[in-house]
Amino acid sequence: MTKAMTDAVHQRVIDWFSEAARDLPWRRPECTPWGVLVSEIMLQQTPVVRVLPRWELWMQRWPTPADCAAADPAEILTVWDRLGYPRRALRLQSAAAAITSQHGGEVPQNAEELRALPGIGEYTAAAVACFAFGAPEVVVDTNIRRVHARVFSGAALPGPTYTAAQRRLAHELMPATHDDGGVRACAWNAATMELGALICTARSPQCAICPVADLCAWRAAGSPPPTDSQRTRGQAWQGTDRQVRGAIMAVLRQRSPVAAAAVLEGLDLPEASADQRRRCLDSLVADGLAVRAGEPGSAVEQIGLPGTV
DNA sequence: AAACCGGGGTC
DNA sequence: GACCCAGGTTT
Repeated sequence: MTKAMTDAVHQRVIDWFSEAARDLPWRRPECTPWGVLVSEIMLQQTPVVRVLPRWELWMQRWPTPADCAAADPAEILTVWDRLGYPRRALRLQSAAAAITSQHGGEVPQNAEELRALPGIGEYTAAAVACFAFGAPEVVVDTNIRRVHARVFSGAALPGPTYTAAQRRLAHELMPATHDDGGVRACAWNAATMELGALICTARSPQCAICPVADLCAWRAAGSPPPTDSQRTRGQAWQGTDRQVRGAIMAVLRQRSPVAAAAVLEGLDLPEASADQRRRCLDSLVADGLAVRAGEPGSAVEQIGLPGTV
Protein backbone atom coordinates (compact mmCIF):
# COMPACT_ATOMS: atom_id res chain seq x y z
CA MET A 1 0.00 0.00 0.00
CA THR A 2 1.50 3.31 -1.08
CA LYS A 3 1.56 6.39 1.13
CA ALA A 4 -0.83 8.11 -1.27
CA MET A 5 -3.34 5.31 -0.85
CA THR A 6 -2.95 5.31 2.92
CA ASP A 7 -3.51 9.06 2.96
CA ALA A 8 -6.61 8.59 0.84
CA VAL A 9 -7.99 5.97 3.25
CA HIS A 10 -7.33 8.30 6.19
CA GLN A 11 -9.15 11.16 4.51
CA ARG A 12 -12.13 9.10 3.40
CA VAL A 13 -12.66 7.37 6.75
CA ILE A 14 -12.23 10.57 8.76
CA ASP A 15 -14.63 12.46 6.46
CA TRP A 16 -17.15 9.64 6.70
CA PHE A 17 -16.91 9.71 10.50
CA SER A 18 -17.60 13.45 10.64
CA GLU A 19 -21.08 12.88 9.28
CA ALA A 20 -21.90 9.28 10.27
CA ALA A 21 -20.60 9.08 13.84
CA ARG A 22 -23.16 8.10 16.44
CA ASP A 23 -23.98 10.72 19.06
CA LEU A 24 -22.80 8.82 22.13
CA PRO A 25 -22.72 10.62 25.49
CA TRP A 26 -19.07 9.77 26.17
CA ARG A 27 -18.14 11.44 22.86
CA ARG A 28 -19.68 14.80 23.73
CA PRO A 29 -17.32 17.67 24.53
CA GLU A 30 -18.73 18.07 28.04
CA CYS A 31 -17.99 14.46 28.97
CA THR A 32 -15.26 14.20 31.59
CA PRO A 33 -12.20 11.90 31.34
CA TRP A 34 -13.80 9.84 34.09
CA GLY A 35 -16.88 9.41 31.88
CA VAL A 36 -14.68 8.23 29.03
CA LEU A 37 -12.90 5.78 31.32
CA VAL A 38 -16.18 4.36 32.64
CA SER A 39 -17.46 3.92 29.08
CA GLU A 40 -14.33 2.08 27.98
CA ILE A 41 -14.48 -0.37 30.86
CA MET A 42 -18.17 -1.04 30.27
CA LEU A 43 -17.63 -1.46 26.54
CA GLN A 44 -15.10 -4.24 27.02
CA GLN A 45 -16.96 -7.18 25.48
CA THR A 46 -20.32 -5.44 25.82
CA PRO A 47 -22.24 -3.76 22.94
CA VAL A 48 -23.01 -0.03 22.98
CA VAL A 49 -26.79 -0.38 23.21
CA ARG A 50 -26.53 -2.36 26.42
CA VAL A 51 -23.95 0.00 27.95
CA LEU A 52 -25.86 3.26 27.34
CA PRO A 53 -28.44 3.10 30.18
CA ARG A 54 -25.92 1.70 32.70
CA TRP A 55 -23.40 4.42 31.84
CA GLU A 56 -26.01 7.14 32.40
CA LEU A 57 -26.98 5.71 35.78
CA TRP A 58 -23.36 5.19 36.82
CA MET A 59 -22.33 8.76 35.95
CA GLN A 60 -25.39 10.20 37.65
CA ARG A 61 -24.62 8.31 40.83
CA TRP A 62 -20.81 8.60 40.81
CA PRO A 63 -19.85 11.65 38.73
CA THR A 64 -16.21 11.61 39.90
CA PRO A 65 -13.62 8.91 40.71
CA ALA A 66 -13.79 9.92 44.39
CA ASP A 67 -17.56 9.31 44.44
CA CYS A 68 -17.06 5.87 42.96
CA ALA A 69 -14.19 5.01 45.27
CA ALA A 70 -16.35 5.83 48.31
CA ALA A 71 -19.34 3.80 47.15
CA ASP A 72 -20.64 0.64 48.76
CA PRO A 73 -19.28 -2.26 46.66
CA ALA A 74 -22.65 -4.00 46.86
CA GLU A 75 -24.20 -0.99 45.18
CA ILE A 76 -21.44 -1.01 42.57
CA LEU A 77 -22.36 -4.56 41.63
CA THR A 78 -26.08 -3.84 41.72
CA VAL A 79 -25.82 -0.85 39.39
CA TRP A 80 -23.56 -2.87 37.11
CA ASP A 81 -26.53 -5.24 36.90
CA ARG A 82 -26.23 -7.69 34.00
CA LEU A 83 -23.53 -5.97 31.98
CA GLY A 84 -21.48 -9.13 32.40
CA TYR A 85 -17.99 -9.92 33.71
CA PRO A 86 -18.75 -8.28 37.09
CA ARG A 87 -15.07 -8.34 38.04
CA ARG A 88 -14.85 -5.36 35.67
CA ALA A 89 -17.09 -3.41 38.04
CA LEU A 90 -14.88 -4.07 41.06
CA ARG A 91 -11.75 -3.29 39.07
CA LEU A 92 -13.32 -0.02 37.95
CA GLN A 93 -13.91 0.89 41.56
CA SER A 94 -10.33 -0.12 42.39
CA ALA A 95 -9.12 2.11 39.57
CA ALA A 96 -11.24 4.95 40.97
CA ALA A 97 -9.64 4.41 44.38
CA ALA A 98 -6.14 4.53 42.88
CA ILE A 99 -7.00 7.68 40.94
CA THR A 100 -8.29 9.27 44.13
CA SER A 101 -5.36 8.29 46.35
CA GLN A 102 -2.45 8.45 43.91
CA HIS A 103 -3.50 10.96 41.24
CA GLY A 104 -5.30 13.62 43.25
CA GLY A 105 -8.68 12.48 41.97
CA GLU A 106 -7.85 13.29 38.36
CA VAL A 107 -7.72 10.60 35.67
CA PRO A 108 -4.08 10.27 34.49
CA GLN A 109 -3.48 11.76 31.05
CA ASN A 110 -0.87 9.42 29.62
CA ALA A 111 -1.19 5.81 28.54
CA GLU A 112 1.60 4.52 30.74
CA GLU A 113 -0.01 5.74 33.98
CA LEU A 114 -3.43 4.60 32.82
CA ARG A 115 -2.04 1.15 32.01
CA ALA A 116 -0.94 0.77 35.64
CA LEU A 117 -4.53 1.06 36.92
CA PRO A 118 -6.56 -2.08 37.73
CA GLY A 119 -8.56 -3.45 34.80
CA ILE A 120 -6.87 -1.18 32.26
CA GLY A 121 -4.83 -2.98 29.62
CA GLU A 122 -3.16 -1.95 26.40
CA TYR A 123 -6.36 -1.09 24.56
CA THR A 124 -8.15 0.87 27.31
CA ALA A 125 -5.05 2.87 28.27
CA ALA A 126 -4.59 4.00 24.67
CA ALA A 127 -8.30 4.67 24.18
CA VAL A 128 -8.65 6.89 27.26
CA ALA A 129 -5.42 8.78 26.52
CA CYS A 130 -6.64 9.38 22.97
CA PHE A 131 -10.39 9.99 23.37
CA ALA A 132 -10.27 11.87 26.67
CA PHE A 133 -6.99 13.77 26.28
CA GLY A 134 -6.18 13.83 22.58
CA ALA A 135 -2.96 11.84 22.89
CA PRO A 136 -1.95 10.24 19.56
CA GLU A 137 -1.81 6.68 20.91
CA VAL A 138 -2.23 3.61 18.72
CA VAL A 139 -5.70 2.32 19.59
CA VAL A 140 -6.49 -1.22 18.46
CA ASP A 141 -9.69 -3.03 19.31
CA THR A 142 -11.48 -5.88 17.54
CA ASN A 143 -13.22 -3.49 15.12
CA ILE A 144 -9.99 -1.78 14.12
CA ARG A 145 -8.20 -5.10 13.68
CA ARG A 146 -10.97 -6.21 11.32
CA VAL A 147 -10.83 -3.02 9.24
CA HIS A 148 -7.05 -3.29 8.97
CA ALA A 149 -7.28 -6.97 8.01
CA ARG A 150 -9.72 -6.23 5.20
CA VAL A 151 -8.63 -2.88 3.79
CA PHE A 152 -4.85 -3.33 4.07
CA SER A 153 -4.23 -7.09 4.33
CA GLY A 154 -6.99 -8.44 2.11
CA ALA A 155 -8.20 -10.92 4.74
CA ALA A 156 -11.84 -11.55 5.62
CA LEU A 157 -11.12 -11.52 9.37
CA PRO A 158 -8.07 -10.73 11.52
CA GLY A 159 -8.00 -14.04 13.40
CA PRO A 160 -8.44 -14.65 17.12
CA THR A 161 -5.08 -13.36 18.39
CA TYR A 162 -3.55 -9.89 18.17
CA THR A 163 -0.23 -10.65 16.51
CA ALA A 164 3.02 -8.69 16.43
CA ALA A 165 2.52 -8.11 12.71
CA GLN A 166 -0.91 -6.59 13.34
CA ARG A 167 0.50 -4.30 16.00
CA ARG A 168 3.26 -3.19 13.62
CA LEU A 169 0.74 -2.52 10.86
CA ALA A 170 -1.41 -0.44 13.22
CA HIS A 171 1.62 1.69 14.09
CA GLU A 172 2.55 2.18 10.45
CA LEU A 173 -0.98 3.27 9.60
CA MET A 174 -1.10 6.09 12.16
CA PRO A 175 -1.29 9.57 10.60
CA ALA A 176 1.71 11.81 11.27
CA THR A 177 1.47 14.00 14.36
CA HIS A 178 4.14 16.60 13.56
CA ASP A 179 1.82 19.24 12.12
CA ASP A 180 -1.37 18.91 14.17
CA GLY A 181 -0.18 17.49 17.49
CA GLY A 182 -2.22 14.31 17.07
CA VAL A 183 -5.68 15.62 16.18
CA ARG A 184 -5.74 13.60 12.99
CA ALA A 185 -4.30 10.51 14.70
CA CYS A 186 -7.11 10.56 17.27
CA ALA A 187 -9.69 11.10 14.57
CA TRP A 188 -8.29 8.12 12.66
CA ASN A 189 -8.62 5.91 15.75
CA ALA A 190 -12.21 6.92 16.45
CA ALA A 191 -13.23 6.82 12.80
CA THR A 192 -11.73 3.40 12.08
CA MET A 193 -13.40 1.95 15.15
CA GLU A 194 -16.74 3.38 14.10
CA LEU A 195 -16.33 2.09 10.55
CA GLY A 196 -15.76 -1.39 11.95
CA ALA A 197 -18.78 -1.09 14.23
CA LEU A 198 -21.25 0.28 11.67
CA ILE A 199 -20.07 -0.66 8.14
CA CYS A 200 -17.18 -3.11 8.16
CA THR A 201 -18.95 -5.52 10.50
CA ALA A 202 -17.87 -9.09 11.12
CA ARG A 203 -20.94 -10.86 9.77
CA SER A 204 -22.39 -8.93 6.87
CA PRO A 205 -20.30 -5.87 5.97
CA GLN A 206 -22.10 -3.10 4.09
CA CYS A 207 -19.54 -2.59 1.37
CA ALA A 208 -22.13 -0.82 -0.80
CA ILE A 209 -21.98 2.23 1.44
CA CYS A 210 -18.36 1.92 2.61
CA PRO A 211 -16.25 5.03 1.98
CA VAL A 212 -13.16 2.95 1.12
CA ALA A 213 -14.74 0.05 -0.78
CA ASP A 214 -12.78 0.93 -3.94
CA LEU A 215 -9.52 0.98 -1.98
CA CYS A 216 -10.13 -2.21 -0.01
CA ALA A 217 -7.70 -5.09 -0.55
CA TRP A 218 -10.28 -7.66 0.54
CA ARG A 219 -12.79 -6.37 -2.02
CA ALA A 220 -10.08 -6.30 -4.67
CA ALA A 221 -9.41 -9.98 -3.96
CA GLY A 222 -13.07 -10.80 -4.53
CA SER A 223 -14.17 -10.76 -0.87
CA PRO A 224 -13.02 -14.30 -0.08
CA PRO A 225 -14.76 -15.95 2.90
CA PRO A 226 -12.89 -16.36 6.20
CA THR A 227 -10.57 -19.33 6.48
CA ASP A 228 -10.82 -21.76 9.38
CA SER A 229 -7.84 -20.17 11.11
CA GLN A 230 -9.45 -16.74 10.82
CA ARG A 231 -12.64 -17.86 12.51
CA THR A 232 -12.96 -17.14 16.20
CA ARG A 233 -13.93 -20.16 18.22
CA GLY A 234 -17.17 -19.27 19.91
CA GLN A 235 -17.26 -19.55 23.68
CA ALA A 236 -19.58 -22.18 25.06
CA TRP A 237 -22.18 -20.91 27.46
CA GLN A 238 -24.60 -23.63 28.48
CA GLY A 239 -23.21 -25.60 31.39
CA THR A 240 -20.17 -23.40 31.97
CA ASP A 241 -19.04 -21.99 35.28
CA ARG A 242 -19.70 -18.54 33.83
CA GLN A 243 -23.38 -19.37 33.51
CA VAL A 244 -23.58 -20.72 37.06
CA ARG A 245 -21.63 -17.78 38.50
CA GLY A 246 -23.92 -15.38 36.66
CA ALA A 247 -27.00 -17.09 38.09
CA ILE A 248 -25.61 -16.85 41.63
CA MET A 249 -24.79 -13.16 41.19
CA ALA A 250 -28.31 -12.55 39.89
CA VAL A 251 -29.72 -13.97 43.13
CA LEU A 252 -27.37 -11.87 45.28
CA ARG A 253 -28.27 -8.67 43.45
CA GLN A 254 -31.89 -9.44 44.23
CA ARG A 255 -31.45 -10.42 47.89
CA SER A 256 -28.36 -10.16 50.03
CA PRO A 257 -27.30 -11.62 52.37
CA VAL A 258 -28.99 -14.97 51.97
CA ALA A 259 -28.51 -18.55 53.17
CA ALA A 260 -25.94 -20.27 50.98
CA ALA A 261 -27.97 -23.46 50.80
CA ALA A 262 -30.98 -21.55 49.51
CA VAL A 263 -28.93 -19.98 46.72
CA LEU A 264 -27.27 -23.20 45.63
CA GLU A 265 -30.49 -25.19 45.64
CA GLY A 266 -32.60 -22.45 44.12
CA LEU A 267 -30.61 -22.02 40.91
CA ASP A 268 -32.76 -22.77 37.88
CA LEU A 269 -29.98 -24.79 36.25
CA PRO A 270 -30.89 -28.49 36.35
CA GLU A 271 -27.67 -29.45 34.57
CA ALA A 272 -25.42 -27.90 37.18
CA SER A 273 -24.11 -30.44 39.69
CA ALA A 274 -23.80 -29.75 43.40
CA ASP A 275 -20.02 -29.79 42.96
CA GLN A 276 -20.15 -27.17 40.23
CA ARG A 277 -22.48 -24.93 42.23
CA ARG A 278 -20.20 -25.12 45.25
CA ARG A 279 -17.08 -24.53 43.15
CA CYS A 280 -18.65 -21.44 41.54
CA LEU A 281 -19.79 -20.00 44.84
CA ASP A 282 -16.28 -20.42 46.25
CA SER A 283 -14.77 -18.79 43.17
CA LEU A 284 -17.06 -15.77 43.54
CA VAL A 285 -15.89 -15.38 47.15
CA ALA A 286 -12.28 -15.75 46.00
CA ASP A 287 -12.84 -13.03 43.39
CA GLY A 288 -14.31 -10.65 45.96
CA LEU A 289 -17.67 -10.63 44.20
CA ALA A 290 -19.32 -12.27 47.21
CA VAL A 291 -18.53 -12.66 50.89
CA ARG A 292 -19.31 -15.47 53.27
CA ALA A 293 -20.34 -15.71 56.92
CA GLY A 294 -20.47 -18.98 58.80
CA GLU A 295 -18.66 -22.24 58.17
CA PRO A 296 -18.69 -23.31 54.49
CA GLY A 297 -21.14 -26.17 54.03
CA SER A 298 -22.78 -25.62 57.41
CA ALA A 299 -26.43 -24.81 57.97
CA VAL A 300 -25.61 -21.26 59.06
CA GLU A 301 -23.46 -20.41 56.03
CA GLN A 302 -24.58 -17.12 54.52
CA ILE A 303 -23.59 -15.42 51.29
CA GLY A 304 -23.92 -11.81 50.30
CA LEU A 305 -22.57 -9.08 48.11
CA PRO A 306 -19.38 -7.54 49.54
CA GLY A 307 -20.17 -5.44 52.58
CA THR A 308 -23.53 -7.04 53.32
CA VAL A 309 -22.35 -9.90 55.52
C1' DA B 1 -0.23 -18.67 23.61
C1' DA B 2 -4.23 -20.27 25.87
C1' DA B 3 -7.82 -20.45 29.46
C1' DC B 4 -10.96 -18.01 32.03
C1' DC B 5 -14.53 -14.65 32.73
C1' DG B 6 -21.41 -12.87 31.34
C1' DG B 7 -25.01 -12.05 28.85
C1' DG B 8 -27.97 -10.81 25.26
C1' DG B 9 -28.91 -9.58 20.48
C1' DT B 10 -28.59 -11.06 15.64
C1' DC B 11 -28.74 -13.74 11.44
C1' DG C 1 -28.18 -22.52 17.20
C1' DA C 2 -23.86 -20.36 15.86
C1' DC C 3 -21.77 -16.15 15.97
C1' DC C 4 -20.46 -11.70 17.73
C1' DC C 5 -19.29 -7.98 20.99
C1' DA C 6 -14.89 -0.44 22.20
C1' DG C 7 -10.61 -6.83 26.59
C1' DG C 8 -7.97 -7.90 30.86
C1' DT C 9 -5.82 -11.06 33.91
C1' DT C 10 -3.70 -15.17 35.04
C1' DT C 11 -1.06 -19.29 34.09
